[in-house]
Amino acid sequence: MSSILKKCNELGLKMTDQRKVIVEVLSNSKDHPDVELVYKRASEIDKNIGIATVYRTIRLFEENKIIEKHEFKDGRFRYEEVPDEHHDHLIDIRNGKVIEFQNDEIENLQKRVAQQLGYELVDHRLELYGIPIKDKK
Amino acid sequence: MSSILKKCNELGLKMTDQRKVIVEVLSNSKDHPDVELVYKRASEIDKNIGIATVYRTIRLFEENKIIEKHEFKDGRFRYEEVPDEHHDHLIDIRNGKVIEFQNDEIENLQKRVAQQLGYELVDHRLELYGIPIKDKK
DNA sequence: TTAACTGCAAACATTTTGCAACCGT
DNA sequence: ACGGTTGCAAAATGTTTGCAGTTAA
Repeated sequence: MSSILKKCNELGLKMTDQRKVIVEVLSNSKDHPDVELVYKRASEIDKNIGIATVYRTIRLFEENKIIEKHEFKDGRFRYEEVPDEHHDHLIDIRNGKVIEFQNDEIENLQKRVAQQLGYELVDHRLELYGIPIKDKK
Repeated sequence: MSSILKKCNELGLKMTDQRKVIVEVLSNSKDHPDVELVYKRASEIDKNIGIATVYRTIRLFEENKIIEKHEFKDGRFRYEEVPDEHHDHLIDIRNGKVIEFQNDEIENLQKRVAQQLGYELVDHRLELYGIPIKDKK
């Protein structure tokens, strides 16, 4: 059973056919799809899903911390399952491919910087944008 | 003369009255305003500026790297003059206030992380979200 | 002079909402 | 049974565009 579905059950969400389909799509999408793409993939499974339902469901999942919203510099809002382990993103600017990474040193530095400014760090966003070294001119 | 205006001249942009007003607003805004707010402030100076002109001018400035677009987690796109020295942002989640900071250690770490993943870092985005320590319950 | 710019309104794109029908619990 | 959910279409947002008139260089 998918991790998303598990969280839905824990929250006692009513699991309609449409929601099950959207859960399936999100669980199987490793590419941080946007709403339009989730809608497209869901429609392939169930012709009758409405875009409003996709918007409502994604919002619901986001509010319940089941999925995370990202806005990389391509303008669209994209989503991914909330991971067990926190990670940040490196985006390949040639093709939009997203690579996930973790770095404790950076995490700790961020916490320290916030403290120095008089703040307690409650959230952060770190995105790196790069081009593959081998392609470098 | 404002730094924005200087860049406009260097680029040979035609400086209409409307653009001058928008330049003035952007130069005097230290709070990362969104389009709507720039429009509001510009309207206070010149009643007749259209919102379309504000959109067009902001896009023009952004394309010419005169201003930078940010999307903090409040959903709106906000703008600031391109700074001489690079900095990142800490956002006070109680009130949306933005604090700018610099940290070379983090910058270098980012470069190194990208390299380890096989990428040359060409851009990045780092935002910290926090609450003031003294307000902490 | 004239190519670029402007205001306006219409067009567009994206997201939300009202509502009657429907369905999971 | 019934309160939450759905699809649809309409509305609301946010942004862009076509056009005729205007303006900086």
